Amino acid sequence: MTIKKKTLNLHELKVSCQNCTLADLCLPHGMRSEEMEKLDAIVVRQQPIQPGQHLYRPGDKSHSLFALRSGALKSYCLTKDGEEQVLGFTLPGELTGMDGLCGGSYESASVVLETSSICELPFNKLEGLCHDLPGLQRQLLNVVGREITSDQHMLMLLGKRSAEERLASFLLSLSTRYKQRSLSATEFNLPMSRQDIGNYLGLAIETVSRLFAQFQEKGVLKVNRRQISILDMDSLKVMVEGCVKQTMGSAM
Amino acid sequence: MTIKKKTLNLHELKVSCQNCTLADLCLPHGMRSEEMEKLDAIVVRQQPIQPGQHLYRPGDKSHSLFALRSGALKSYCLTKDGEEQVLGFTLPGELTGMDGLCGGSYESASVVLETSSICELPFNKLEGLCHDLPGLQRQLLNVVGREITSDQHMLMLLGKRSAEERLASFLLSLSTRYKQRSLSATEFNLPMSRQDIGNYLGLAIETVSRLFAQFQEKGVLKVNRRQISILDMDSLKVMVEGCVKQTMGSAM
DNA sequence: CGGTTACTTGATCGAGCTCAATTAGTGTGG
DNA sequence: CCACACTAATTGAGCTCGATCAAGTAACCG
Repeated sequence: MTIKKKTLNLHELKVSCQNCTLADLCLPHGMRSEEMEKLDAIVVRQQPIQPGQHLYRPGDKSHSLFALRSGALKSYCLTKDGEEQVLGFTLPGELTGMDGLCGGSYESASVVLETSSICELPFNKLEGLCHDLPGLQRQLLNVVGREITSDQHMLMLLGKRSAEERLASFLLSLSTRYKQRSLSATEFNLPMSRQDIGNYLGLAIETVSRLFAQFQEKGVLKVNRRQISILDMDSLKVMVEGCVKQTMGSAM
Repeated sequence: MTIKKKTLNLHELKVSCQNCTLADLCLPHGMRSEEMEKLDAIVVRQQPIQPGQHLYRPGDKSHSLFALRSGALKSYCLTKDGEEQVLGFTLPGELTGMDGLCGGSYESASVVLETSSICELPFNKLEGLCHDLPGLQRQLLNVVGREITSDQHMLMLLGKRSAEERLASFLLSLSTRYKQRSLSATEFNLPMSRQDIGNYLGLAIETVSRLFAQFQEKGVLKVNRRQISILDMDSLKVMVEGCVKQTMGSAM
């Protein structure tokens, strides 16, 4: 990564944007070192957060975007009859909280699935900084645009695709995103339950389970609870044939 | 094409942001008059565009957002197997083209359904102007955030809701949006075909047709081809029970 | 251990898709 | 003005995919 300049500051060394290994996935992507420093100055870093904790809930006053450094998040909203609708998952290097950009409050909730380290980016400071750094402004719009594109892919998936295609697409998306953060594209642990996957993909939990079994029978996957090995990537790609251009962005 | 301001130009007077009746739906919402003037200066206004014409297609280099002054637009993308997936509809006062904010090219297409008047907002000029007008920057993020929120409502709809709920929700959304632009909330013409509605809602065209018939039998609607009268708004609202907070935003 | 939660597997059922035929608009040209 | 073609929309009949209901199994944890 970029080498930091200025005076050494040992205990901050590992949590600055400049040397964050995820910088090229996150907002600082394409920013110059001195720009990153300024961004760095407005980022609020908290202690790691435990599973089950919420970053925000629907109706909370919205004040920040959140960048995930490690762990995994789930976005969801509630229907009036109390059902949960999963909207997406956030992996390291991705941002969440964009639905708070409109209307002053969040419409969705964000909950921690695996112990997570978060960088908080307050809207007001971000706005001010965009004023000084055209690169940041462009990058912010870029990230937000990616979110929109990603949501549109999901609309396509839910509107047109069979259960098999949905799960294949989901797995490919995870694979791609893990690869981007320099993890294995073929071996990974699902941070979410079958329940969450089904809810997200518009399928019953039983259907998800049956599909995993079916994929395994075909030799496409090796599945053990949440441990996934993709044995035949090409088969997966054939299944999503013409559906998902694998850019599925920030909060998938 | 481009309208110059500067010296008075009487016949252009009526197409400035300052006196556009849609200003409070569109980007200028909440902007001061002198701010609007600056925005006005970067807006490209074209001749009305005819049905079937495209504003952009997938893969086109993206350079602008588009604000709709009158008419109606459809956003869609194509699957590799050539199928069309409708992503949303744009009504007057709403913006389209936000998926072009990421990656330098559009991922979707925008096609004119009814003869339309368009205001084009070039990204580069918009960016520059955001630098000068914090209000515009906030409003731009606001509009983009609304788009994300709106997409998330659709994800909920497609993931969880029955055919009946989907169509009811769709009609309520149209009603709300027509009302916002000071048109009748109960009597309007659908700018899109049954095909488009079905595609958008993830339903077969026959299902849409049957539902219209069913709604009519129940006395909820009066339907004549594309002419809709909502007779019993409350029934529609009961059908979507707990699903759609009626904020369905820019490109629905 | 016993209890709880997460997941799997089996059997049945129904909402909505598909296929097919019909009807109603919308031109177009003689 | 009417005949013809063409498209959009409606209506009917049967079938399928995935939901639902139900039971069983495996991991986790006090």
